[in-house]
Amino acid sequence: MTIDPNLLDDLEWRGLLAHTTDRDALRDALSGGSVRFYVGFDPTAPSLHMGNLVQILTARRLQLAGHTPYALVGGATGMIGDPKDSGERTLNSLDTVKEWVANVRRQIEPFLSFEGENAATMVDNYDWTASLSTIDFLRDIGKHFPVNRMLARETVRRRLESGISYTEFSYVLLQSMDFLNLYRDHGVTLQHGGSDQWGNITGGVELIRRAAAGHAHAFATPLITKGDGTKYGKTEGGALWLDPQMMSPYAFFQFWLNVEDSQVVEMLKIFTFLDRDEIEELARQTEEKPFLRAGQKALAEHVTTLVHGAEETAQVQAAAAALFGGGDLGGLSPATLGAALREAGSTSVSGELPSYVDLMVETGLAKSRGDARRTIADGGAYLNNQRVEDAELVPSSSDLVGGSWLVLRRGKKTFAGVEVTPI
RNA sequence: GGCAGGUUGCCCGAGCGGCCAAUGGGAGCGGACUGUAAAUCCGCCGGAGUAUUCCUUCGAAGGUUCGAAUCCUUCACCUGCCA
Repeated sequence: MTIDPNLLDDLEWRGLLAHTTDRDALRDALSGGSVRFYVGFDPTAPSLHMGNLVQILTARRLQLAGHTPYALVGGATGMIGDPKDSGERTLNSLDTVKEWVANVRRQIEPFLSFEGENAATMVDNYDWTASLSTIDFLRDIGKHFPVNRMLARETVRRRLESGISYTEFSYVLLQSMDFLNLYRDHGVTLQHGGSDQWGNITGGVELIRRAAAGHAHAFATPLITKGDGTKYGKTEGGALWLDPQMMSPYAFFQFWLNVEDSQVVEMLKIFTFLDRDEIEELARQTEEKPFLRAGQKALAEHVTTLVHGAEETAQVQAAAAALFGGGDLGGLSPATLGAALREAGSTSVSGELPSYVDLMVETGLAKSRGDARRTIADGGAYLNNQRVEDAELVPSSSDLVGGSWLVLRRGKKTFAGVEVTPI
């Protein structure tokens, strides 16, 4: 396996290095041979999301450059929960965590190679944490953590006002112990993660120094924020999930396609494997002809392909092209229309057609009948690309497009299909 | 254990016996303008209803009152101070 000597420069150019330990030492290590590195994922939800994707892709970049990944799932740390600003977490049951651990593993696996000289390894910190006795933990690990230093950590400090349990306060010890264990048992000398994890990451570097007199490296990627600095990932309905059950590939694709101009280059660097020349060309096009949205299109295509595969991406693109193609839905073939609407989200009804208001609720376009009625009053409801003026509208069979479809739309870009089947 | 303060809609945060479905901000949704972009402006933003209206909400359960998010009691949780 050859080692890519430009890895660190590439990461830097992509804006992936928000923090690093000694940069020169890190550079030396990365050019000296295949470095064993690790990145951890806590099962705090049924699926991984955009923030995790940054780490997965970063790990992949490192592996492609010749280094050896250890992907850690937090079967143990997921039982505890790291402190977050919004307050104390609710503990999840062991069964829930186990289920989520399995999901996490499944979602990470496609992104790394588990074969060859620098094959990836999957580890679970439950394996070395569950059986650890309290006394050993306090003597061997706790002794290396001065509480005054722990209190000074940013995440903890922000929580001192609102309160923080001993459980979450102790989280950093567990994550640090992970690094120490991987260092001892597997020769892992590098950890990366999101910048919100920096405190936990450096905790591990320090522990390795104190407890094993070893030298380890680390870097953190920046938090992805919107143009106005607010947190990303919280789109309508919650985070940007990788699980197609939780977020359809269509919605996933649309998210990337709708990235604002000021963010698109940054996103291309972080979320695609396009090289520098290609991204700079897209940046130029975005600058000169923003209305063509070349950057967004490339971004959506590449990221959706990475996560959901080329075949799904092609279908989703075709769906978007059909729905956004123009006003005349009647010109589409029934097969194309049906496929597009199934991607965008659809329900089916048989027999007598419900009112438009009920259909909006049923397809999820509106939260309640009142919401649906309001949307119509606001002028944001469409049937087959025709604005709906009458809140009492009941579609008839003459409204069917492509033989059996009603195309509902809320606002400019939220579509839903209703497939009407005969009784 | 004692004392003080707190728990309000998705989030933050007013309200402190009737004028409260509850000020304001943020988020979200829709419209106008555009490029399925940003910014800006306008409207909406508990549920049902065309609607005068009705129903369910202000930590939980009781109570006082013609009437409570607002007063009282008990409980739970949180914060601070003192032990």
